[in-house]
Amino acid sequence: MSTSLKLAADDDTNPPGRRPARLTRAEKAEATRQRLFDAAVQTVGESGYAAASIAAITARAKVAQGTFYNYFESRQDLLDQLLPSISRRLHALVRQRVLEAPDDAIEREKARLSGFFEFLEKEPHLFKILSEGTVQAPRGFRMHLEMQSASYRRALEYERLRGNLLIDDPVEMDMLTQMLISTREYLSGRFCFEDGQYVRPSAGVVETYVKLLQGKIFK
Amino acid sequence: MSTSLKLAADDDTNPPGRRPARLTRAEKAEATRQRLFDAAVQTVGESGYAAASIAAITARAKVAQGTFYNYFESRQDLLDQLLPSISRRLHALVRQRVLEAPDDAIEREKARLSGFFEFLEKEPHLFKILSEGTVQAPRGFRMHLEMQSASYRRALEYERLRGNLLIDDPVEMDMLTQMLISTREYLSGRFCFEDGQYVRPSAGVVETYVKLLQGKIFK
Amino acid sequence: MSTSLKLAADDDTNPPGRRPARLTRAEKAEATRQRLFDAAVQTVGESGYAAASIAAITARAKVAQGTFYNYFESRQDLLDQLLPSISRRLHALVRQRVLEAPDDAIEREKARLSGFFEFLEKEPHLFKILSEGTVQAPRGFRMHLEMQSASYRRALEYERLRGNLLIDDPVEMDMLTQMLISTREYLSGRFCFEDGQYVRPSAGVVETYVKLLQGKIFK
Amino acid sequence: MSTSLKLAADDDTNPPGRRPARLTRAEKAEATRQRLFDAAVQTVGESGYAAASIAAITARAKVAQGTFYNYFESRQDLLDQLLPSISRRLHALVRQRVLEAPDDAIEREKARLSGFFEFLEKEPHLFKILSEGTVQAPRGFRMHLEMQSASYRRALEYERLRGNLLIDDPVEMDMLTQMLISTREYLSGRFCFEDGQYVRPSAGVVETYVKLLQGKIFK
DNA sequence: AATGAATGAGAGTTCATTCAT
DNA sequence: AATGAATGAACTCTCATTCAT
Repeated sequence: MSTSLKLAADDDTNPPGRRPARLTRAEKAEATRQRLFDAAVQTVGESGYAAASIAAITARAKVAQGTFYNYFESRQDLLDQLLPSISRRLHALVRQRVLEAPDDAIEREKARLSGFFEFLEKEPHLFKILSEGTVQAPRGFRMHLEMQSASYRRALEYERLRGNLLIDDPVEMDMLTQMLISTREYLSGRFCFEDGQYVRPSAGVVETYVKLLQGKIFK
Repeated sequence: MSTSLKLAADDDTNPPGRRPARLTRAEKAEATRQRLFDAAVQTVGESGYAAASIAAITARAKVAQGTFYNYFESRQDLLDQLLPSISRRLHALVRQRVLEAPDDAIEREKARLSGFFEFLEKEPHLFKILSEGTVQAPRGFRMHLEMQSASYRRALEYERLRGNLLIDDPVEMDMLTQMLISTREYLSGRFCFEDGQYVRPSAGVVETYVKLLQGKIFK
Repeated sequence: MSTSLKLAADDDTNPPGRRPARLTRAEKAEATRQRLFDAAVQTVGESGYAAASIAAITARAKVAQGTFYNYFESRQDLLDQLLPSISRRLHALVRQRVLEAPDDAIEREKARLSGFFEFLEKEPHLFKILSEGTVQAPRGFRMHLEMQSASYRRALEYERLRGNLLIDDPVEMDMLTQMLISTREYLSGRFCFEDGQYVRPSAGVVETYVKLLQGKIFK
Repeated sequence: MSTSLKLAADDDTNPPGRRPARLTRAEKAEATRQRLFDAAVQTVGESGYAAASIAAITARAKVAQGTFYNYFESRQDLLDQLLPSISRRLHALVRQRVLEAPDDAIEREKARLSGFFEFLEKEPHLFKILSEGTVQAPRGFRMHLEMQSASYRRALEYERLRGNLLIDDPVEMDMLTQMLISTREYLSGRFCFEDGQYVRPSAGVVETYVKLLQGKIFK
């Protein structure tokens, strides 16, 4: 009986000193859950939500169809957990890259964009899961959006407090957040994929992005 | 029968002086086609592509299920016609607003964004049809993207030739096009809808958009 | 209003001295009927009965679907006319070849088999129309069988009266008729077609057939 | 799930000493599969392939329509299994009758024909399943043909090796095989059924068949 | 005589979910 | 906890036939 939309644990930190051969009942259960989860990620990432039928997921996870419902309330329940789970990993990576960046607002913004690209390279599933998510996993998509917005908004707030922005109004801050997020996503869709295969975008993409931010476009 | 992806005629201009009660066979057929098309627009707009089953569409259009296939090759054929049809109307409106705008690059860009908002007010269906389109009507979505990109790109080219842009490189022009389109779309998703209902966005949205373009945000 | 199973006229003898440009109403009608009939023969012969939908037939005949029902009571009505029509042409050819054969029972029997093969070469449609006919056009198939049996039976009767057969009993005559017809048909299916294409069977086929008839097989 | 064209098990041998009321899951499944298979045989045998819709079959087997697809890949998959399954039972019976026959080539050939008639009496479905099979279950029909031809051919080879045939050439052997099979089938169609009901053919049929084989017909 | 739009029943198939084992 | 057979509603699509024009 999983609570709906409880996020799948994606840290695999194991208590040390455990005998690897013997799994407790709870551990075995968790492993099964994770297999189902991963099977869903793979399937959606490769072939889209429509292909992620219970039959396909359970076959991939090598469990019976009925087993699925020991771990997820419904197909939708699982699908809606996909994005939030990925979202957190994405957030962690971008945060890392921002911390490593030179102490400069523009550099940090560049890190946010290229961090996103980097994540996409490691997990190209994200894009498909994301792009169909609006429709196929609306709850999960909304959660992802909220997490991402909150996180990006916090980042911009940080810049504002340090005097790196020319705007001040909360509504304007909101808008800027949306703009940057949307731009980042569209840029990735446009420049990171060719025929469904990930390709590393040219450095020029990030540079032009910066130009836009710096007002070096419209006179 | 129907050529795939042939766009539905959306002009209803009637030859004047005709008795409205008597319709020729061709006119009746066209009316039926239009009823099916409109039923699909309504249904997708209100409840998404998934809800737009043949049964739902034909019931709404008050024709038998089989009739559908006198006008469209398949369900997908119709769904893929939705976006291009709307796209053309959107383009026409925005073009009109741009022509009416004061002769100034920024004013024209403002007209493009607010024209988009205005269209959304009249046809709030667009947003849902658009946002699910990537997945549910890929051919139509691609056509829409191409039409929209070409049109926006032409507009920016116009500005460039008149010396209103600071960039020159074709690739940068392409990127700018994508950025503005994507931003416009995401902004509308964020500021034009609340609980699925259209709400007129505050004037501040357009103003902040302009600020972003003018580089009045990042120091 | 065609009477069911009325055979399509397949003689095209035209009264001489007719102005070719002006067709009487009846002639035009007959031409339309023939176009429909031919379209059906072609379609069934090429792609089987299942492919011979009213839509396919009328499209091929270049008339509207509704027109079909001015000439045939139903789809089945037409399909059931196909075999008898072909059957008569087949009978005419075989009869001709038998008349031309040397005056000898075995020679005439050889003529019946090779005449069948010859017809198949000119109208390979026959085989498909025939082989599916049992199921798809049972009435027409039965008529064809009866015509063919009667005709073959008459031929054998002719041989019997001239003292060329060793049997006498009517039931045995019936059985012999069935055996020869069935053998002829199976032989054609086995030796006249390869991958759906007609191939002229080797002379050995007819020779072995004769051997069988002459009791040169079982000791 | 089900491998295509896997033959349905038609032995019902049960491990003895099992309580009949308690069926294991696997046994229940096999029973369901058999019910579906039998329902198809009945339906096709009585009313032809066209009548054997999924709805009809599942209704007769008293299972839900979806259950069908737990056991067969498609409707066609099942239909193509019908003939091979029957074919094997037919082959077994004929083989038995041939073994019981007096040691004489003609007697064995008589056993082949009358064994066929006997089978038809027990399973009159065969004829309809067979006669429509060419069109409606081509794969199954081909398999049946191959099994039957191989078996008959082997029987004739046996006779040839024992010096009971006057022919020697492999091609002639092939032709003879085809002729005997086809004759047997057509004879059964002509003499075993009246108005769709099985009737035992008179002994004269077999006798005349023998006469034909012995060349006691054409002078 | 010809048209072709409309009909609607019925086809095969998929699939999330349930539940007895 | 795991199984997997059973369910049945819902889906898209086809097609012979009708009938107003």
